Amino acid sequence: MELLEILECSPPLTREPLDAEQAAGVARVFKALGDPVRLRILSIVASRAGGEVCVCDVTGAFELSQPTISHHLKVLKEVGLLAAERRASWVYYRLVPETLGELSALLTPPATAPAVPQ
Amino acid sequence: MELLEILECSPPLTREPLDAEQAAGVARVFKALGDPVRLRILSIVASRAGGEVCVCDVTGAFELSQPTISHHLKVLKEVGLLAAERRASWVYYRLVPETLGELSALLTPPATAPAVPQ
DNA sequence: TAGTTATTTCGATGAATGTCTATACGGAGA
DNA sequence: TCTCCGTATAGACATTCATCGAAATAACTA
Repeated sequence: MELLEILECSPPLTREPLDAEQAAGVARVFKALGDPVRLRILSIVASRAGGEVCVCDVTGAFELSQPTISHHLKVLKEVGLLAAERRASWVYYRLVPETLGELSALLTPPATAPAVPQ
Repeated sequence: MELLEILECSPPLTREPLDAEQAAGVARVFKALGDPVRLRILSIVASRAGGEVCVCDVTGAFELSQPTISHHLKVLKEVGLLAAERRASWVYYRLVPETLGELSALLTPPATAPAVPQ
């Protein structure tokens, strides 16, 4: 079963308890977000105006080896948060907004939650 | 710096890249969500009508040792997703909706575009 | 005060993870 | 074809993590 499907049929946490299968799938995605480097990579890709970044752009933003960055990009791709496309020698990564949206919906707080002040 | 403060001053991933400190704080919370058992625990607490669950209620829902459940509850409490209160012999956990809301906002997809521009 | 129940902390262990170096792959051009 | 450049994979290593059983703490009851 695809991860995005699992996200789509998982109710918000505040609605009803997740079953074991749903929890396992959702946890894989959150685990991918549970690393500072991956979060920064994701935010770099997600906030890029054109929607795409080259691997070399990401590598330049960290003092980590190129294979390490490649590893993190792979993790983000495997859970459906990023998609990759090769053009000539360069590989471009872009955000998959649907996955991000499903995650956001999953964490929607209960309706009784107070609004953000100001 | 409190974790909730870090969440509050971290822009949505699609707005601008996170700095190292923000990423470190946010990653701690997502890492806590990156375990299937903790996700299920959180959904049990969050979806409970009364808003509170006793530890024994949670323990009964899993085939894990009671100390293991206690450990997961502690992790969720440390990142500000749950709060605990002791009354008599029992400890009751409840959701902290503000933290959940900040996370949800952080993952808000770009413009929640209803239609894809051709 | 002792005894019972609920929960947390402690110490250990096997598995998973982030990072590195070295190497392989894939495409472009000479 | 060969070589260069950008990227991915493989293997190794140290660290972190989930889980357990045992022991400690907290609070009620007799």
